[in-house]
Amino acid sequence: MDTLIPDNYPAGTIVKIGKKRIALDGKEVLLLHLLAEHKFLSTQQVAKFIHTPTRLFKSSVRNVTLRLNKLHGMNLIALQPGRVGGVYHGAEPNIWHLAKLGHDTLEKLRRIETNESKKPFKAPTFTFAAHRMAINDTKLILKHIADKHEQVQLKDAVIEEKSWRYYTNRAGVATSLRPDMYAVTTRGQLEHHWFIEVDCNTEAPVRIIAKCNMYLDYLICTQDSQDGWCCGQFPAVLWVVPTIKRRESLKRHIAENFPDFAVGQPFIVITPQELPSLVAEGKLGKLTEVTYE
DNA sequence: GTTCCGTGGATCGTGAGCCC
DNA sequence: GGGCTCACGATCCACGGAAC
Repeated sequence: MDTLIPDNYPAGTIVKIGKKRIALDGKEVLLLHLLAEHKFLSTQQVAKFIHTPTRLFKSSVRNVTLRLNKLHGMNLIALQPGRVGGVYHGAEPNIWHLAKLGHDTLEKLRRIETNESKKPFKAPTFTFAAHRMAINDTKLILKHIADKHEQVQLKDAVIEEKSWRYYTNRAGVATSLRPDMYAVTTRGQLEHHWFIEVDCNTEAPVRIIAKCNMYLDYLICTQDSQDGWCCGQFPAVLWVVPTIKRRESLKRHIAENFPDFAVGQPFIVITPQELPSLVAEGKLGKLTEVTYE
């Protein structure tokens, strides 16, 4: 299930897990799917996925808070431990993830729909939770841009395994390209394909450059003489970085290592505040605060 | 009439930052 | 070091409107 929220929520359902009888309405099933796909979500992030511009965001937050607490009480979801109190200003947000019972419930529903065998439950590891949440935030910004701008549509936004590409590299070795996210947006008649890497200022520049080389390798190896680059469209490789300082650093390293490429072709380095103007207007460098009120 | 949902306002719990 | 203020997210309560 993709989290570009469908107009028709999944239907409510009753699932039996062992001796437990679990009754869920459509929105609660949707919340479980959201957490299954995104692994870690704060209450605010869940609200942003559910939020529509026709209501107040504060109301969306209250709504999902009630439902998340209900699911928590049913042991379907769990909170990341040790999050009470924060290292920044004020209390840190609740970080939710799917519990084993929630996983089993979704698996049961999936088996009913597809007859596929059950996937085992993997307990979440919190090592990469911050990076995962940053990826989720980027996806939310794309959703928000599409909500705010009539001329923009978010046609696709997939993360993790769904965004990975398998190909044969220039050395003839079968390999894979693993972006953080792959998205397709449209602006009027224009369609844009994005490979997105969300940077948390934790990777050494040399690793960024190595990743850029992988993208070049992939683009060259998948170039089709009739269709052009992969997907028939020239994709941009978007590095979303947390600060302007980091942006300038990565841009400098990329320019030094790939002097033959013009700025933004195919590597673009931006902060999240620049994403709206890039996607909605095709402009680089314009800062826009993403607000939900 | 009852229930559900959205809303506004107030309050609580927490750590960071500032000042003495 | 201790107290105070501030910022922030979460939560509670009451109210009104729509749907059943």
